Amino acid sequence: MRENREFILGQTRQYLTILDAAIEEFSRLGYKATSMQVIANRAGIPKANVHYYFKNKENLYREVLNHIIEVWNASFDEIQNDEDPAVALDRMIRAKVRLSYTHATASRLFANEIIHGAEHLGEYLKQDMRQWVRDKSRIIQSWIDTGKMDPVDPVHLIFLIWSSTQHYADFETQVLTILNRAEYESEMIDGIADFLSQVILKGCGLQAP
Amino acid sequence: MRENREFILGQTRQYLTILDAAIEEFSRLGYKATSMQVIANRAGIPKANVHYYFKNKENLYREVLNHIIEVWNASFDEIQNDEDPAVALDRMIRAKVRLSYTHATASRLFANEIIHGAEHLGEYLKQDMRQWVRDKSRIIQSWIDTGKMDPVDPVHLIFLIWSSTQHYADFETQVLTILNRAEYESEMIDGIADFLSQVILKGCGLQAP
DNA sequence: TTGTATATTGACCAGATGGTCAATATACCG
DNA sequence: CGGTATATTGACCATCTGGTCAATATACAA
Repeated sequence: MRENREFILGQTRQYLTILDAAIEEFSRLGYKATSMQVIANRAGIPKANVHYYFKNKENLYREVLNHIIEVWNASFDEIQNDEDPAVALDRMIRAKVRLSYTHATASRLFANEIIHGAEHLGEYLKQDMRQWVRDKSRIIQSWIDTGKMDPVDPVHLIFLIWSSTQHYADFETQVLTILNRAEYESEMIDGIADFLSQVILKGCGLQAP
Repeated sequence: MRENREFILGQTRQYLTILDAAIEEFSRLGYKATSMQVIANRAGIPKANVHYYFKNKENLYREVLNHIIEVWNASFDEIQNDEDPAVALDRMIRAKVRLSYTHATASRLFANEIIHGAEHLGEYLKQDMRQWVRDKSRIIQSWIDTGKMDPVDPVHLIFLIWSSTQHYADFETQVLTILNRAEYESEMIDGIADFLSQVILKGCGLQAP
């Protein structure tokens, strides 16, 4: 294409169609078990056309990961040093529960990548994550130092929030089977957020906001 | 074979060699992405010999799942109705943290299976799980009814314990990256158990035993 | 309309995949 | 020893895999 008419946020329409199809398919079975053919089928185009936009499978997968991280970061809430810890953590928990609900496939794709050793995740991304945890930990530690909450390991607290919220996206099948439901409903999601916020905050010596 | 000398707990030595190799390999990349050839290589035998013991890949995978569940169930702690909830939940959390440490590959294999929709998990197994959760929930509910702990949803409490403990096995790569460690050490595992027990118990209005 | 850059497509390739089979080797029993 | 049930093995097959390529179609600028 030689004009901008076809561009949406800097990328072709077709490019994004393929990316969407790839996210969906990679999240089902992970990188290796997903074939370029099924991605092409889902996108409704011949396989050779996928290779026209993405030079190979590895490249497509990395672009998928990057694309997801952008969405992820955009919806990530920041917590501030001078905030009330109960308010900040409550908001953080609720944001992650909703993210697991609205972006469940992305969550599963990521979970898959990490379970299998995060071989395709760039080193710089891992460093980003490390830095993110370090920043939040420092804020939590400051709350502890000023006696606003119990002395709990901040890093493990972050892990606890991550794991308990993501569980509902990654293990959706198991959760729905046990709850005997066909799918999540919005009110259930609120109930989950209420439960996690209540237990985790009280567990840190905080009162629900 | 026509004698029992080769039998170990009703199964051939070779049979178990293959099963071990299969557990290891399936846990790396999941069902579809794992080839019979790499399983054979790990077992140190030709691929055709694997097919002599297991009629096909699907069959081998199911046997692997069953084998894991047996080990799993064997090391599963029961909680009793008349127990002190703090003692019982503390023991449950510690048992699961240790299990995630000693049987990390099994945990990952299972996580993988569930993330991908639990297509290979038999219906009866899902029912078993449902019943297990129902039983434990009833005990937790009785603790709540007798005022021994806060009124929290028992099922979500079980999910919280599952997710937070399993996280350290399934997302090992991520956890170790963030903690800047090469591998888990036994004392770290105890620290994790202490943290989770402390926060979750307090979060339910219980005092650490 | 025509020329040219961009897109689309089916045919094709080498290698890997799950699975089969007949030939051979091994172990045990009489 | 010889006979027979059990194991082991390499060769083989149809199908699928990621990836390439030349032929064609489309869009647009002049």
